[in-house]
Amino acid sequence: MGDADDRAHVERVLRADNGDRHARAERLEQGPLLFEIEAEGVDASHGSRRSRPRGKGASMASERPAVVSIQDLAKHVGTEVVLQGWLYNKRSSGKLHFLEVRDGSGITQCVMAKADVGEDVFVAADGLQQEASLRVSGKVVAHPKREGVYELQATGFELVAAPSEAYPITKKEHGPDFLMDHRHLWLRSKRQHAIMRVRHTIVTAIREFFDDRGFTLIDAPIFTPSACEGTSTLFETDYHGQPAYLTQSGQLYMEAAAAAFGKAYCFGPTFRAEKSKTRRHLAEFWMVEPEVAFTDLEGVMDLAEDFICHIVGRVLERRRPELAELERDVAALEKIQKPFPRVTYTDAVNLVAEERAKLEAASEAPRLEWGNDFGAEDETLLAKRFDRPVMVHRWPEEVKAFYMKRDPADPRLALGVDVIAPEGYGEVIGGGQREESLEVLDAAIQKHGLPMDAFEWYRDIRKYGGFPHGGFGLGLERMVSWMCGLGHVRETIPFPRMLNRLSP
RNA sequence: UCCAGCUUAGCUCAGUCGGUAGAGCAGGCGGCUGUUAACCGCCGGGUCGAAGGUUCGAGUCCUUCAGCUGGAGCCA
Repeated sequence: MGDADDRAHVERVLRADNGDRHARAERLEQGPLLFEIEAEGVDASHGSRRSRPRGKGASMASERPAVVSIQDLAKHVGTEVVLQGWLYNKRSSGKLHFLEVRDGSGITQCVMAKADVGEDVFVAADGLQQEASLRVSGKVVAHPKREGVYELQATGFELVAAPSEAYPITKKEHGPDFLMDHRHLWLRSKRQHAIMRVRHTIVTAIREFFDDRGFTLIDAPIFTPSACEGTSTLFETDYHGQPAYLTQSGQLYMEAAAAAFGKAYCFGPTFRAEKSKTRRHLAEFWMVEPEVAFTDLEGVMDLAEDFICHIVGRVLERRRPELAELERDVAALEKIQKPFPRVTYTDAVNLVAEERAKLEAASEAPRLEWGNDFGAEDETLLAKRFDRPVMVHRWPEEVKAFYMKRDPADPRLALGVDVIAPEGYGEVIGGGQREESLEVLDAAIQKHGLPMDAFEWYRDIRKYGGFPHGGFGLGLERMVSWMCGLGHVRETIPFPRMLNRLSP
């Protein structure tokens, strides 16, 4: 091997750091570890244009370069800093390396000139592989070609650890299955990074919204003794000898919480065992479910509208760079303003029929008849009519859960509402007003063939001071998918659980 | 569960009419002082998803199975 010397050098630098963990920690506190390079007999500052001397004895602790985050580079222009991170990509010419380094806060380019760092350091840097962990020191300067972009003029580096084999995710394209098998590594890439940060901001916005409006966080249990709604397929587990199911909704518990706290919400994982294989489904997803005492369907719709506007506003306010990275059409998100159109289910069925008539090619999807739930295509056709979410309310009671309140004006209808996002992102919210009469509720439980004894505690909510109330559930991943403009929800959760995927 | 498509190098993919395997990236070596999936030259790398069948001959045609992807249903 012709590069044996290079490798030996790199490993020496590495060993010099690993020799003593205590010494290492101490040096870490003091500042950068460029001394290893010098200890090898190479002066990393040789030929440097920097005027400030870096003598070991002379420099005070405060003069040593500070470790900074890449996102804060702009605050340190003109000063010597140290970056700690991983090599994202490397481009090189004979006497100049461009090391793209990511540190979790961002990615920046470290320009290393042979004349600045000397032969040995330059050759060692040439041997760096993708995802090598390292510390790079250098002066923060403005990018010569890009406005508002900063880069590092490298003066030295320390290899923390070299990859033991080639990084599997290369610069070229990969298929979804390969990437999902390497999800733990895929999260390091720019695109996934942007999505996770949008998700984080949405989660923060959700908590902010409810916390600022007097809601109390009351988390629902994950193990439940029976199906909450009696519709979905649930994951069954063995709970000390008796069957238990992973929750499909915290809603019934939130009704109890609303009676205790007035306004409550839960926010946690939810599980569905249906064998769904579409771009909108996960076996494990996160749902936020607010429930409000003394409100009605109109109040639920007002809340949902304000809620979505708040989330969209926060994403636009805080995640512009991430949306740009994802090439999201921001103009479509900026149109998401109150008021949202509110159409009854009956009107919506007619609108879908109108849209379908406009289609040139006959669709294979079954035609939507009054009394049926919307299919995915129906939702998209309806959403096409509007540039903001559309709220479809007053559904046929047969397609809604047993706890929905009947419309006093038309007993065929339930006071439920679905919020359908624009651009084909489908249902992001489902909710409505709940039945408060014990008598009507009992009849509904019986009609749906549900075991009465499993709902004794739930019936108590009506027994002891029944009250008008309502709420809704929002699927976090569908919201993230919509905000990011993604084609599939699997990228919206760090480690997706799907029909054919349980790992990593 | 049903319908459709895909499966060839570590990765992404070509592979014509059935005639015995190709490119780019990644890896290795060399070159290049402002690169942006950098670029240029060279090198190594294959049980063509599995089994069976048709044929002188199968990556290519047929059957079955498996895996993956998308869609339907169900839902957030």
